[in-house]
Amino acid sequence: MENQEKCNGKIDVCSDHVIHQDTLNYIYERALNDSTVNDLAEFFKMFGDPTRLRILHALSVAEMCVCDLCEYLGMNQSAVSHQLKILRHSRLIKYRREGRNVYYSLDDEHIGQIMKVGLEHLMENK
Amino acid sequence: MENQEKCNGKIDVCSDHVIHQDTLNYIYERALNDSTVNDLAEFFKMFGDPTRLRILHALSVAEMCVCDLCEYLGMNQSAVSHQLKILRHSRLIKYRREGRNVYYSLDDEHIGQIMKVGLEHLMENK
DNA sequence: GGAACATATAAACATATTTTCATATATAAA
DNA sequence: TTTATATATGAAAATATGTTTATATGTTCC
Repeated sequence: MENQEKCNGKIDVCSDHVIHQDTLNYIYERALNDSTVNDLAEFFKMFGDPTRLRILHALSVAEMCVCDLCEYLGMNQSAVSHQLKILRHSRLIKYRREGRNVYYSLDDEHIGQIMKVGLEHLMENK
Repeated sequence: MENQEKCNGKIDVCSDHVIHQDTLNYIYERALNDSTVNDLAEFFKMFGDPTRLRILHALSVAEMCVCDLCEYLGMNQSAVSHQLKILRHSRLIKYRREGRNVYYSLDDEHIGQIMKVGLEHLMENK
């Protein structure tokens, strides 16, 4: 094999880029598969929008009906319902109807934990 | 005050929506402030894209140079550098130059923890 | 049944994000 | 100093996301 021993003394077999084949092999062995990566990204995406994050945080404090949430968020009902729908589809929240009102609450024990670790990160980085 | 005692027997003071004022007060007292919410959302947003998530996961396994990452991700160098820039600005990764290569690694101890909790969530929900 | 209220949703709109393309910068080697 | 290599970046293109507007659905009260 030609093209060996470049890139700071490590092995290289790539066509036009210098790479560390040993490191790559190591990473490939430990890589998450595509569907896991996509699902995980979708999960974290839920926490990546201020509106949804405020909803999740509020629901971690108490069960709330939609109009409570609209008032709390200062947003119109449609926008809130849209975000609730997204969170519902991600199975992060659940709901129950009581008369005309629909009450939302968390449906996942990891939500509090995730937000906690995130907040710890913020604290430690000023 | 008029408009009291509606909405399932709970107190209500809102102009045109029925709300639970007691719940709202409780939530308001515990609410995160705006800048915290925004910072936290920005932090989680980093984990909410498959490309960035794969980068973060790979770097949690080993330090890597940019061309390693391009090969691993199967993406062109520019796209990878753009994501690295975003992760750098969020202070999640750091880099060191060694000759022509730039080596990236994680710059935050919470990253592994966050991904771990996320993966636990996936496992427990099939 | 009809009116009023709470919530949901489709479609349009506005904005943000990611990737690509072209090019710039930095370092090393010749 | 010229050339090659590795990485970075601005701008455009492609795509995704969030909010608004208008309307539909489900429930209660009369």
